[in-house]
Amino acid sequence: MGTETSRPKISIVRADFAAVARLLASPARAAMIEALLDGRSLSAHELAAVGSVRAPAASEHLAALVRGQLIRVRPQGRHRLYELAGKQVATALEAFAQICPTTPVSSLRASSQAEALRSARTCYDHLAGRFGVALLDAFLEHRWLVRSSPGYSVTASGQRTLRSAGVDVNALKRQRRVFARSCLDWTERRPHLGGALGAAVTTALLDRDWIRRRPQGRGVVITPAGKIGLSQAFRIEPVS
Amino acid sequence: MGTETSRPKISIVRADFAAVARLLASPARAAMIEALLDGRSLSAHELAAVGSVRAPAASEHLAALVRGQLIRVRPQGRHRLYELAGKQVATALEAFAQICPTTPVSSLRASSQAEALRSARTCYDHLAGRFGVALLDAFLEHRWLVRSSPGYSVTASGQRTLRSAGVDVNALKRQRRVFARSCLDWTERRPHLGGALGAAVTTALLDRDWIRRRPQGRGVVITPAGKIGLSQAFRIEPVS
DNA sequence: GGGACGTTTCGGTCCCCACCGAAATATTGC
DNA sequence: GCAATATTTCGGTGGGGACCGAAACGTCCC
Repeated sequence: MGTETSRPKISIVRADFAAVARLLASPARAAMIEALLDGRSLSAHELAAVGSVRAPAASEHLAALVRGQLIRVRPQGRHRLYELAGKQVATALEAFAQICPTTPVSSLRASSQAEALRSARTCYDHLAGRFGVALLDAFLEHRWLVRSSPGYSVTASGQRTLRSAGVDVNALKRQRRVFARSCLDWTERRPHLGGALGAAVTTALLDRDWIRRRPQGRGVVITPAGKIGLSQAFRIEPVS
Repeated sequence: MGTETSRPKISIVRADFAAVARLLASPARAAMIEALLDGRSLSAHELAAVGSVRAPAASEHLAALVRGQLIRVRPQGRHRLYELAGKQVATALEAFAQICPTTPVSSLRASSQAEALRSARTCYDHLAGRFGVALLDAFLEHRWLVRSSPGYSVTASGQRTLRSAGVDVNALKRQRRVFARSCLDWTERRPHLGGALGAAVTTALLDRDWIRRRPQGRGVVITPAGKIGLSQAFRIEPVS
């Protein structure tokens, strides 16, 4: 370590919190990026609606977010689809959300829409709502997961169950991200499954077409095939 | 899961990114909170200097940060000492920093000051500079730590070595925080030790008075006792 | 008590930025 | 080519907030 050989001149740097924070400080931009947190790609038109602004304002907001490396754009025909610049952005913002206050969303007048959300939806990139809670309940009840110090850890039988559903637990453990964490469900007030495992299960269920995203919003529906598959794989009866 | 008993009315909430982001969006406030990230308590007077503003502006900034629950205040005589509101704030901002660009700091004209920082300093709550890098080098060289998927994991001999230095590895593993991560050193361009272990080692060395914080800034000095202790405990020769 | 110092409140100025409408540019489908 | 739609650029307006100096309030120490 005492190697005092010729070293390039000192350059001390510091993280520029303010630059990125300024990007999130606008309600319109915050809403846009929050809508992208679960990994979807949305057009400028859709994101304008998300941010409650007109197209011109949305265009400038999106350009700023791209400049700040938080999102990237993928032109597709006359649309331009925006998505998160990388998984690290989602991870960092998920952590950031831990110190953010929560505000009630009162814009769900239609109770059928609220009910659909409450039944099953995504929370960033994992499953929430009654379905998400039920899933975690099943995992714990069958001892596929057990409480561990940061979140949960998977048992041998859990690993087999997950493998049969197309989830490679060992690959997940190699991720930097917290393996399996508890995430408090806002409608159910009980925990659902987050972290790398929560995201992987969601991806696997989407891949098998056991669940599908509703066209807009965060709602999720369970397909007829899903009802059968879920009851066989995880021994749960999906909620109505 | 099918327990459809009488449930209170639905309340859907969402994280308000914008509210907290607005607090970090001002360069003055960002600098202030960054200065508090390593756990120190600083007075309003000192934080005004950190943020390069006069006392009135600093006072308003600090009031806003307190209102936003990012910091808390502890009156002490005619001073008011400000500190982070909790460890979760430090953890969340450490993650947030991962997606922030880094800007060079050119205000270190006095090369002796720059040299001191380059020698040993804290990076948030763990050790950096030549000393921090040397520490990680020693841990890897003696195989007390080995590369693992998220960061590093400790070996049996490493655990013994750390215990003799006053660090309880098992207690650290129970923390939610990433156990031991690699953090790129800005002056050395090589990794030093971050995460829960990095913080715990720093605390242990401060407790034994092997290192001391310089009165201002992030610099750290190694005490005479530290030179002896460090060479015995970790088999490293501290940098000049 | 009185001076010194740390901190906050108040009043006022200035600038940045978020927004819009109108118009320009790009792409699709007929 | 032409109409329709998606997106961006431009010019201009308005509001919020970041800052300062002056002054008020609190605390310490002689």
